Amino acid sequence: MSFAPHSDPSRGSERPLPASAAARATRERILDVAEALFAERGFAGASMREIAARAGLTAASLYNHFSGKDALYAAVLERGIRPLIDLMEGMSQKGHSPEAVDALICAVMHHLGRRPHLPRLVYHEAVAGGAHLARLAGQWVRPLVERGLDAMEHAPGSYWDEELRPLVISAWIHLVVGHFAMAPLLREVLGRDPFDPDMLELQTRFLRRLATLQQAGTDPSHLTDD
Amino acid sequence: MSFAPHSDPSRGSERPLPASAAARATRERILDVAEALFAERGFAGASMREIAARAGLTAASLYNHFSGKDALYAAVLERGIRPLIDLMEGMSQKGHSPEAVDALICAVMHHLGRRPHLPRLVYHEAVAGGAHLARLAGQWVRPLVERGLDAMEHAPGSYWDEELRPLVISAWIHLVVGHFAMAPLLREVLGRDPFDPDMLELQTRFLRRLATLQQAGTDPSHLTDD
Amino acid sequence: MSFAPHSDPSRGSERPLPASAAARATRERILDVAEALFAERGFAGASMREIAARAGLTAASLYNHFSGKDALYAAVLERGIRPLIDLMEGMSQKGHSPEAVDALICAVMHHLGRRPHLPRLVYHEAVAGGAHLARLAGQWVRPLVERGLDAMEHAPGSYWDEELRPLVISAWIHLVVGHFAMAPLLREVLGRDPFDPDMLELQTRFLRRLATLQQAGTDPSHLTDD
Amino acid sequence: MSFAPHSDPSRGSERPLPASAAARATRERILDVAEALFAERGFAGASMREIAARAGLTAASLYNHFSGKDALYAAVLERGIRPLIDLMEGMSQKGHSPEAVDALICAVMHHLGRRPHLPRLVYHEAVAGGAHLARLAGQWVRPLVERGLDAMEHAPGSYWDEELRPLVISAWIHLVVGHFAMAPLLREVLGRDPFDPDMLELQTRFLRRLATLQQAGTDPSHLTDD
DNA sequence: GATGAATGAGGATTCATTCAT
DNA sequence: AATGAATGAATCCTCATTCAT
Repeated sequence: MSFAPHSDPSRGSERPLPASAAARATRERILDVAEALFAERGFAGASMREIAARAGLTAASLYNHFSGKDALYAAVLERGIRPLIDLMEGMSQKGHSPEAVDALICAVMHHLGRRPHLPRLVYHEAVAGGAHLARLAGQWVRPLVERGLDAMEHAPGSYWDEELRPLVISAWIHLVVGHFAMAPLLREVLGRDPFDPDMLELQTRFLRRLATLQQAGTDPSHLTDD
Repeated sequence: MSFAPHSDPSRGSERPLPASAAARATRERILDVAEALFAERGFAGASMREIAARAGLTAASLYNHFSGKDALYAAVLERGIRPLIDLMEGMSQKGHSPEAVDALICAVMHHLGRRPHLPRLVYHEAVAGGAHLARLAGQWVRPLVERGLDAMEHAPGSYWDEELRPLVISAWIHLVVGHFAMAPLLREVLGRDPFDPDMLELQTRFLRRLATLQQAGTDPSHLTDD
Repeated sequence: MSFAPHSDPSRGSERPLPASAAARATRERILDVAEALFAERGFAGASMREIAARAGLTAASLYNHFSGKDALYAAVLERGIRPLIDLMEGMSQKGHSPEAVDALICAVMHHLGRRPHLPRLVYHEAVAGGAHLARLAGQWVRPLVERGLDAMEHAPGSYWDEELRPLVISAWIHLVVGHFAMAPLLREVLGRDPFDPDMLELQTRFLRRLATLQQAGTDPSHLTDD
Repeated sequence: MSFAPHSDPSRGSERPLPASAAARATRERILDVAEALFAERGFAGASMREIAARAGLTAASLYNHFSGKDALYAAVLERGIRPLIDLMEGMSQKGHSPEAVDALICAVMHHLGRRPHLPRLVYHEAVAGGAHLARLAGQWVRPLVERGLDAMEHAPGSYWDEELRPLVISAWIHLVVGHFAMAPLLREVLGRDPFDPDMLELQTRFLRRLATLQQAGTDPSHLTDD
């Protein structure tokens, strides 16, 4: 039930001090179970008591690490999304060549596949329009959109009209994140788990081919796969 | 295009006889506000009290119309999705010609645009993997997927490998439903409301062109819009 | 443990509608026990649970009658102090003759003797400087002070300098209300209960004599200051 | 005639050895803020955490100085009241002449004016009838009452019947301590702070004149009762 | 069909307190 | 002497639900 911490202690925005190693471990454990439960039930549906229980604590103890439910939720979001932001920032320096786009798709898919709860978390927030949506949008999604628009603008001869481009970006988000966020539904309908390495590889292939197809729209002379 | 009680008396799952007209009206009012609130806050976040209040009632009165929160939620889901099922069933008799697909896209977009809360409702359920997901998947999504696979199979020369096809269908769902479900996020990021007639028309245009593009993948000789 | 309701239904500021007789009775019962407990422990020390238990209810049921702890406290204060305000307003029309003052003392003492918790309630609030103090001061104490100053001003030849007069009023409040509010201390020290009819009569006698003494000061033939 | 324990080192109730100077300073700091907070909110309303915070400590650290909340409260009470006890004992050796009474009033007023929280503390305890009331009454108030009764008895021709005398003493307490204890209310009603030097001087003048007036009653030439 | 009153369960959070560090 | 982490009990309050009216 607990996924790899992936913590980046050099960036601890909440508790700057190193604290004890045990305390940091507890904190990560809380964040792990909270991420899972928030993803499963949404903010309102997840209870501090159950988060605590799953982390092997009492509800009261949570308050030694986070000042409240909201702060815990924010920390979960922060920890989950930060790597994506970093990913994108690193990417923006590598230009928008087809290879770079291809690499970005692979990297994002890989990251999301490793943190299975994050997409659902984001979707819960996105669908509900909760209090943290603004920050989520501003810090993560908007930069991504702008980068994407930039890339399309600088592409030699884009297939898409300028007014359609935002929707293209939006579509890419739906496709990339949605695949994981809707995992419960897809499991039910397709009978296969989107997190299965097979499915993961398949979806990656699908997305890359889609990217190819899109670029082919400009010059559709060479449609090849892998 | 008519949403009212679906005129199928043999299916009344909740209350056998609709009783008085006033009662039916109250019931619809409850369903309306419940749909909105469930979409906004998810199942756990929506309270019977607030639903009742928005419907001009007391919480106790809700129980004269629905046996409990779960039943109310089920009824909301049922009422919202039924027309989509009907839509698809009607469609299946018209073949899978590009024109038919085009018409389906238009029809679905139109329906979802009219019932703004439904997609978020579905997404909440899909992301959370709640108790009603199985029925939702079985009655609505699976038929849709099968129909889609069927169509792709019978297409002259499909661009997509057989193993990718389920993902293509899944992608279409992400694109079509996601546009509305993620409305809060899109509003935040794009600064425009997905339900605006302009945006609605734009997204429809985008999807149709995508369909064209996909088919063009087979024979990409004629990429035209509208 | 429960004292006479003394409720004045013609003035119900909280629940204008008559409600059921049983409901009104419950409400009064809650107010009775809340008055006692707030007096005993102060606002912070009294718990909703215990108030409910003493009233034969569950804590949740309290919220059917009062919107929260604050509202309950306010209602207790209102119900207890309203008669005093009325008393004073009635008094103000009878002039400030020694007989009137004498009657006022008797009436106030009688009322406070009947509602033994009220003075402690007021003292808790006055000493703590709580949120309701402003209203308490404005509605009850300030009018009383102004009436008193008025009376002293119109007295033929007052013994007290103008600047001392507010302190005289303040002193009267200390004496009248304090006798009851400090009941626990007095019981401990004097070994007698301030609410004993004997003590009550004694204190009344003391106060009346004090009033006489004060008015006798009007003829300051042999009084010196400093 | 001596009640107080008083300078009996064998009774060191809290901490046998004051330990380091720094520790003693911390202890005093804690007592200071605790006195203020207990006065402001009463025993139940004051939290260890906030006391600690105001003292620049963590709640856990309080337990290095006091064994618990009760002990802390007791220590605050003890520290505040001890000087009053001493004051009174010193007084008892100077007889009951009008000058002595006058000096006592001045001394007590001066002390209370210097320790603004003490009266409210005492009133909270007196009104609530808490666990420490007995000691407070026995050590401080009862001696005072007995001294007062003694004085009145030995006065040449007292104006007050024997049965009224306890109430006279009680009244004096109300007047002297109440002026400070009810500071929040008086501020609200009179618009002036009882601790202002002006007000302090005024109240002292008022009390001394009252004492004069009372002694003047000794010659009851024109005073009638009932 | 609507409602006010009642309730048990549970919500988040704070409490005083302990203990290893 | 100070503290961070942990906790059981208690805080106020909301929840969905029932039932007599």
